[in-house]
Amino acid sequence: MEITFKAINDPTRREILVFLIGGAQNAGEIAKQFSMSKPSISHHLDLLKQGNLILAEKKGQYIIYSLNRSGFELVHGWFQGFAQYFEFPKPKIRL
Amino acid sequence: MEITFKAINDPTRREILVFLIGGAQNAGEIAKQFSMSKPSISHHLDLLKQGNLILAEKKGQYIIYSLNRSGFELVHGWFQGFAQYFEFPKPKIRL
DNA sequence: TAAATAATTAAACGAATGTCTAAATATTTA
DNA sequence: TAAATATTTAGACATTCGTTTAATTATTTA
Repeated sequence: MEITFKAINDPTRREILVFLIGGAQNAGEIAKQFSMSKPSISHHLDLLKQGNLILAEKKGQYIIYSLNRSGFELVHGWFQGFAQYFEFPKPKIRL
Repeated sequence: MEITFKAINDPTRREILVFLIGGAQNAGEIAKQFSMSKPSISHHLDLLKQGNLILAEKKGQYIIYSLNRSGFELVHGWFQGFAQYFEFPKPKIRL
């Protein structure tokens, strides 16, 4: 919980998550998107992984990162209480 | 955006938000819930207000705090992209 | 108007965070 | 096996963050 919220607190990490919506990518490709050193990105990836927001899979000398449902479910669940309080609109029919 | 995510990053502030689901409360009543000095709580309330997660209304010598829809909508909107990616389940019928 | 109550603002300080460069590890290729 | 490539780990450092106590502001009550 705590670590997951901490992970989405940083703007760079949120950008990484949005970037990964487009599909899984290796660490180098992710780092290219940012004007920041590779070790910094590596550290951000580690925190996102700790928060269960991304998965890491080693493929040869590369590490492929992809979005992890479980961290998002956790945060989503926390927000449910407020969504009910505010009665956020929902689609009439399940898509 | 940035300030709103920062606001929900702290566990005490998240607890304050959950507490306010039960209804609006003045600063003193909120502070009572926590083993922490009043100025600390006051500071947390300020950050939550900056993040548009709560509203403050002065009533005499009291200040009444309540949940503010707008901050929650912001975060909810950010999550929508991921909800679609993961296809989070939705109720079949609008309640 | 003086005292009491509610709450914030100010100042200080240790802990946590994000970034960098340099070094280390692992894997592939020549 | 040596060099190149991909990535992480380690160490250092400035900045931000959360907390406290003391002081200040605003409002109510005796």
